[in-house]
Amino acid sequence: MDTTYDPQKIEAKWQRLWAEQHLFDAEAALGRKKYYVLEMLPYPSGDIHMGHVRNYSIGDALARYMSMKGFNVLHPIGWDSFGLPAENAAIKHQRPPAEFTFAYIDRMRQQLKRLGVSYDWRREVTTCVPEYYRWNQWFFLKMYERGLAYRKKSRVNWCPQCETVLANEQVVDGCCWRHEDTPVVEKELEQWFLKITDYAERLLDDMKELVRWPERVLTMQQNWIGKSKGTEVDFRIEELDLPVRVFTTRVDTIFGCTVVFLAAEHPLMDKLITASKDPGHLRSEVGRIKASAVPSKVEVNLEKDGAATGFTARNPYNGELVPVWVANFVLMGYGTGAVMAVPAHDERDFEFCTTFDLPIRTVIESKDGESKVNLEAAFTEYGRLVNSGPYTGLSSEQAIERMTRDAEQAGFGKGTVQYRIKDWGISRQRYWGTPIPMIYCGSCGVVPVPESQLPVLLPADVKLTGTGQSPLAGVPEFVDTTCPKCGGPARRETDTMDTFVDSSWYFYRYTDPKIETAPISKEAVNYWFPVDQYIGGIEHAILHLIYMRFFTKVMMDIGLVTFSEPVARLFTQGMVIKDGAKMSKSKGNVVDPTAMFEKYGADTVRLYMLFAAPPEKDLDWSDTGIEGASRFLGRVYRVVAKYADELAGVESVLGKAERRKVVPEYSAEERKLLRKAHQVLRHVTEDMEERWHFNTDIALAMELVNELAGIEASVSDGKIRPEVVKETLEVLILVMALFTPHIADELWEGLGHSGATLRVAWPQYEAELAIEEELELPVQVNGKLRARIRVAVDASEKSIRQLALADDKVAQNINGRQIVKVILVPKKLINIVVK
RNA sequence: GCGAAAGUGGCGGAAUUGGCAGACGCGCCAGACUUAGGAUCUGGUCCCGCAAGGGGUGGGGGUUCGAGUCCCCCCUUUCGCACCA
Repeated sequence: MDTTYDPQKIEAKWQRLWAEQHLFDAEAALGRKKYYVLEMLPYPSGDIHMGHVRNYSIGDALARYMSMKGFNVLHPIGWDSFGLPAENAAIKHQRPPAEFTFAYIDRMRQQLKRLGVSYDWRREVTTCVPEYYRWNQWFFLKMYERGLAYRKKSRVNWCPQCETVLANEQVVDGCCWRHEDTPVVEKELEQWFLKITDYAERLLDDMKELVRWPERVLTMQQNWIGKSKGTEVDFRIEELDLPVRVFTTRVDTIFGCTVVFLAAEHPLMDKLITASKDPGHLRSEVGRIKASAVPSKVEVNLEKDGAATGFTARNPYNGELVPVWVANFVLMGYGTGAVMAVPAHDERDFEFCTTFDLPIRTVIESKDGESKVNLEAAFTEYGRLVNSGPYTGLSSEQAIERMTRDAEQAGFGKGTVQYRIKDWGISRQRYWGTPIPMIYCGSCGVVPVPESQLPVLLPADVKLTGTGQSPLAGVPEFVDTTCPKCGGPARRETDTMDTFVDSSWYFYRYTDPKIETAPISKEAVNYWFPVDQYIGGIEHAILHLIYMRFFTKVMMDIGLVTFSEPVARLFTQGMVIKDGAKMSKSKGNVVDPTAMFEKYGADTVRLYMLFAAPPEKDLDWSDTGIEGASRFLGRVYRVVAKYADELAGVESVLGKAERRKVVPEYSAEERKLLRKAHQVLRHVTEDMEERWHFNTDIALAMELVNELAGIEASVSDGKIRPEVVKETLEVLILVMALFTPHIADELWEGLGHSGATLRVAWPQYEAELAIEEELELPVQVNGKLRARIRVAVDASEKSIRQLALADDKVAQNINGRQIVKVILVPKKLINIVVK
């Protein structure tokens, strides 16, 4: 064995051997327990970044552990390769996006191979090839058949930078998710939508299956879906005898309604303006309110504004007439675009009515009978109804139920459920995506492309402009086609699909990546699914992670899969930051992983990624920190190399039952070493099963190295048996194999083994060896630490007590006072309480 | 504004169930080896104090023999939601 650690040489050697041995190739094997480890597939931007390294180092540690535990592990990777960055680069350099994309994929694949992750590369999935995206089209057609894909003209979010439409999920704080400083504008466009709203209830309901998902993600999804139960009530515009429907979650407060608010865009508004006594004035007022209304939520805490329309509406519960106002804070996009205002019991209404001097009437008292409405605040809790005609005296809960029922019987309202989530707009006016497989025929209308004609190929050599028109519209060979129904001339849809469609089902494809007859093989999916562990960043909590759940439910409904949730367990890792900020080119704080591989080797980079912080927390990159990781691997290498020659021929006893016979009695020195080794093994085993605090696992491995370095005895002088040292080194190597596989395999070989550590069965720690024989027990007097005594692990309570009381320091602190009681926590401490 | 998570040495972090606070690493200090060291090895390193001793986990209170950990109030940071009727 070489005497110095040369990571470049070792890593190249083992990566070659692993590939030659097909070490990471996974095959479905019925009857063998499986484990599916999935990391979020990267977008091929050109180079991997530290976030990828962290993500894949975590996943690889788990995949390797599960393999060594005997599971049949599936650990795949692919490329989320459609999308805007490639198209923008293409425009800039006047080269086709495919060229960039495939070049970037090649480069990133090399970088991932350099990292040595245990992927089954035969299963690589690339979303931008027809063999993959044809199935996006197939899913789209299936959804169209079921009415889940539909076209409508609507106000959509438009990013002026991307020159395309964005889904609601892609708008963050009123700005584009890729251009955080670019406010989204609204445009009226014909768009294709997927009816995710049909699945809102199931997306909520099935969360009870997601017990191994982070609470945070579930809460975010819950808020995003935004279910609220309430009542729709028809008021009537008195002057025009027109109904205006409002939605409220608090129908119990309706006797306190003193005004009705309409959104400026409310469909009734035109009629009101026309019928108004002063149409010009009202029109300009509505215009003003519209202009001040939440344009794209860039302005937070918008000042409330409104104007009276001059009309009145009749409350169907008490027959009262209240004024109708237009108000800037009422959203047209939620509920009915009209609300009843109850200033006494709603903060917003209170604020508005106070400002505009509208009446405030209390109709709810707290349950102890006090009126809580005052000059400063509304009372918004549930309570007991007052001044509410026949409902007076009821609790809010009873009233909501009864009043809703009464409205239904009288025909002026009904109980209903509102959701915040909107249908998923998937049309993109860009080139580099999956063509939407639809055809427009002058006589037949909208006609789907027949399944047999899939894929609708994305044409090559398209002039890219990035001007907001779909580039495909300028390709006559693509656009001009014949109608599948009547055979007449027709035009193809020229928009492409949102790339989030691609990532909504890619992880199914890994289980049989080349199947040509269907998007997925049911057999393969049945064996490998669900994904046992998914690992990725929190930033996908409401985009990808909700779309993917939606897709699975649709797949279940069309009979492709038999379950409704694809991922059993989700882990969201922290970000890699530097100097307190997320690594980004614009901030100039990017650390390039490949430069680090060259300088330190992949094992060091992995080790540092796992050691610097627990995986769920943000990790602050430190240049000296990685030096430390590198130094440690050097120590590990040297401590093994030091013994390698004399131990290579020694029989290994780790994990073997006959060890007791081989070594009947260990010396104190030997016990010390084995104790530490098995304590480390116990800690790592328990940690890998649940907690995943790899930083502490590595810390323990470091302690083990310190222990090995500190042994006084040596094998050559016969004071310590070679098999004991060998066993200790083996534990060290196998633990390191999870985190730094290349050096581990090299050292494993150096110790006389052949083959990769991945094929070694994870050893069971031996509890007897891990036990301490003698403890240092802290002695407290009145809760303050005064001394430490050494006691045997099985010492009796009485003897511990005697020993503690005999201690000089303890006696001094008791100082003749009376002992009230003695608390002895076995193996922890002893506390003497005196007064 | 609402909701959640977090706050521990100079720094990253450890303390898994209420039981020795600061494991492990970085940095720093000293020493050894060395022509040399940004290699390696050894020792030290929470604060005050020469010491004995005392103090200490954002601040204040509480429960307990015992609190970083549990309870109450407050402060700060991060994240999510933010007129959703």
